[in-house]
Amino acid sequence: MAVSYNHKEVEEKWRSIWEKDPVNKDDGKKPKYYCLDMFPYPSGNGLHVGHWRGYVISDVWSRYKMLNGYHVIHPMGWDAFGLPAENYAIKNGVHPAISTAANISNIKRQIQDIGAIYDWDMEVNTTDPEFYKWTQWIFVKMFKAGLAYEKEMPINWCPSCKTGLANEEVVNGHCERCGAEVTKKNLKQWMLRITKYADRLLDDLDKLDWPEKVKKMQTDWIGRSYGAEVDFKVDGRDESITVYTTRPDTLYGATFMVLAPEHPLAAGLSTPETKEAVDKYIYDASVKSNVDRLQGKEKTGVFTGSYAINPINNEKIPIWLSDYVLADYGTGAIMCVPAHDDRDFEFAKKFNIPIIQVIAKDGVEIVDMEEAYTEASGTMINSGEWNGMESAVLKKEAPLMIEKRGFGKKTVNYKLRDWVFSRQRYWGEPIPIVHCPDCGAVPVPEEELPLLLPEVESYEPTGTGESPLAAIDSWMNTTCPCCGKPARREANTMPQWAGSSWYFLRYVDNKNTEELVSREKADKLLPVDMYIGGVEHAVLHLLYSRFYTKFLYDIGVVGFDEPFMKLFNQGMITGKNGIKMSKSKGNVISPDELVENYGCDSLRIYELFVGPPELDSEWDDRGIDGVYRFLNRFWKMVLDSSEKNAPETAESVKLRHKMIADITQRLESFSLNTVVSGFMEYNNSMIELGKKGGVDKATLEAAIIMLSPLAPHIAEELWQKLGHEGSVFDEKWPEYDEEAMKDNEKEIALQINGKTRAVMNINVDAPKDEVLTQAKALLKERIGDGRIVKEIYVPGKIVNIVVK
RNA sequence: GCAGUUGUGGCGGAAUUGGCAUACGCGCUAGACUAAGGAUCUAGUCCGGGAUAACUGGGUGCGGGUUCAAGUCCCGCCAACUGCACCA
Repeated sequence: MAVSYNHKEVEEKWRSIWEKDPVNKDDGKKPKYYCLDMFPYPSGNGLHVGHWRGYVISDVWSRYKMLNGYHVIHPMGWDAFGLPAENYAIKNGVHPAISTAANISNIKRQIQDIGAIYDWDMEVNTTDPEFYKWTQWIFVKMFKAGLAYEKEMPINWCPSCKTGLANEEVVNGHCERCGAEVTKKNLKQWMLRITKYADRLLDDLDKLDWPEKVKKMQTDWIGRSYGAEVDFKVDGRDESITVYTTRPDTLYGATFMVLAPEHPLAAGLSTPETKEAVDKYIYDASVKSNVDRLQGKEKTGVFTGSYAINPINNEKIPIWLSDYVLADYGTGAIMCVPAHDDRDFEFAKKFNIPIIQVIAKDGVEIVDMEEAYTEASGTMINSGEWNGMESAVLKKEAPLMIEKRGFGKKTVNYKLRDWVFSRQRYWGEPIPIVHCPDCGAVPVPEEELPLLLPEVESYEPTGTGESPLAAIDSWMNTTCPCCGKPARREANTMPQWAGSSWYFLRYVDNKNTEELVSREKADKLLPVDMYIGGVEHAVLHLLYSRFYTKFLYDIGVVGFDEPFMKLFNQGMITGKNGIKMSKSKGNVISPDELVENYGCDSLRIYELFVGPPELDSEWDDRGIDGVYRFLNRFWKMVLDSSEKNAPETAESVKLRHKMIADITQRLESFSLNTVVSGFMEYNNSMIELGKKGGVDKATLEAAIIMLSPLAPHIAEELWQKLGHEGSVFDEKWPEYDEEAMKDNEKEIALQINGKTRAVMNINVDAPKDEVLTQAKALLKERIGDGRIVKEIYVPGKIVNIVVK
């Protein structure tokens, strides 16, 4: 009888063997496969079982690819700039570099517990000056390319984090990180011109094998729309207002115009009679927070007293102000067609503004409109020379018609805004810019990078919009790289996204002091073939990385313009009742104890077994007993059969081929939870076979090789126990033969009127008549004197007799 | 409000193209081994009726439909989760 399985002994043994002799070797001949994890922020809380899941999935996939003959690139690193370390520093006076280093060493130990094939020679750390030198270098290159620019404007400001935020970091008016309500603050900011890449970022999504959900989120975020800008003259003045519309076909139906309260012309449009009301409305809007403004269900507004001239028909239409028009989208002003837009309709109803229908469905004009007709299908009416046209056709043609007539032009609009790139915090990459009174903003010369983050006495953000760096005169005062005169450094730092936007490029050449990455290595080892991580970065990190990659492609650093060919979002592991694991909820489950009690292999398999990898799963510790038992039974089965030296039998060969086919298919389709259940089923079958005499060696070997990506330690140990010298990971993924797995006998169901009444063994090649005759004989009593209306036989599957 | 995802036993979840619903595992019940069992092994476990059986009725969120046959396809709802949310 085999000795039982001691997970500790086995895992420690192989861990130390792999350390000396890693299993993932590059012989220079194999094709590469780059399987990347979203690198972690080294938090002081350590990892929980949810973090493990993604890393297990990526390791299983990496090892599977390895067994299929690939040289797998599977690196790990640290996204280590960011607020928690800085907040910890503020509270405890410990330099973020010190607490970060401590956290990294703890998390690294936890990650090593996973037993993954990470190549630690490739490790990167975004806070390492040798790394952020290149983060700064990219910024300088962007500056030189005109993609980084300074602008003073009201930006999103988190009063709790005391820093400005990018649009992507504001979720429903709240800070993505801390949840505080975001306010506006007027600040001079560094911006990245991501909007210049809007079309490419949108169009290139087609190239990517990504979840549709993420593609859609990016598509919506970029928010491209086609339409026209139309100029309306202000009646009696020498001014005109340009509006943006996607529905220039409805121009004849424009009965009023609305400007955002922040529109530069807004205040000036008031008349002596309306001035007071207009000023008050503008003031009220300015003090409303984003959240309040979005929550206003009923539309508000004020008439300015001025009129505009609709250029298509010279009608005078009133100009209103309302906060339902956004200042920073389009031109901040709209023409309003209440008959064909819900919001305009609501507004017109409330303020008794005329409604003119210009599109008629089936040519019928509605007498008393009760709601706007928003579809672009129907015939034009009340539209002068456009009458009778199809609105769908006109919608496409109108922009050019307007352009030809000289009162507007065809345009494209985006929701995407430029990226607010300055942070008023300490623990980030200093923006490598010097402000010279004469030369303006001058980049730090590339050969002087990295520009080191200096020591400070206080990490506390000032809250005034300056970073703590601004207080360090010795660092701030410098000379202009251009003219040599005294100058001041830029005090702001970069957002945490800066380093994570390109880190995956650095792994493959992390010791290069001359280049971000050598073009040779980039061409050979990049881009990423499979990227695995949570869905929370759908429009943040994943959008920024694509932007950076496209820029680096444009300046010739890399030869590809999309970083991640395939993306997989693993579901979240939650605590009981689907509650997100968090320290404050006290429902965090650490992997450490489970590894101790059940072993790494058991936890790895359980992480897969909890549910479909793409869906969220509730964690229940108890289930891990099941996989632990499975591994023990597998262990015993292999050793028992191996002792018996069982010969191949028809049954065991068939089982082998079926098992290989089944497991391979499930792995290929990324159905990792059913890979595990499949192993359990085949293991049960093998145990049954074992009772009859044993499982042949080739079948055992196939099972061990296939189990090795999931449970690498136990697989290596069993592989060795079967008498092999080398590592199981030097083997090839087993192949199957369709012929060898064919059953010639099969049990099929016999149904009467679709209900199963009996089962019967048939020869799969038996002719239909024979099967039906047999089936009817078996069902004779049940059919009785019923009349048989129809007889169905689906070969090898089912017999159904329809009886009346 | 719009879009997407999900809904199957006490629980986590299986179910290529429509073809025996509930595989696999947890939990539970009974038994074996044992000084002991939170170890291991064996048997059972969708719900109801039937004495344990044979047998029988129902059953995949709800209501319809297509089909010899529906968890799966079609139409209409409901609920939960996620994303977007006055983007003109």
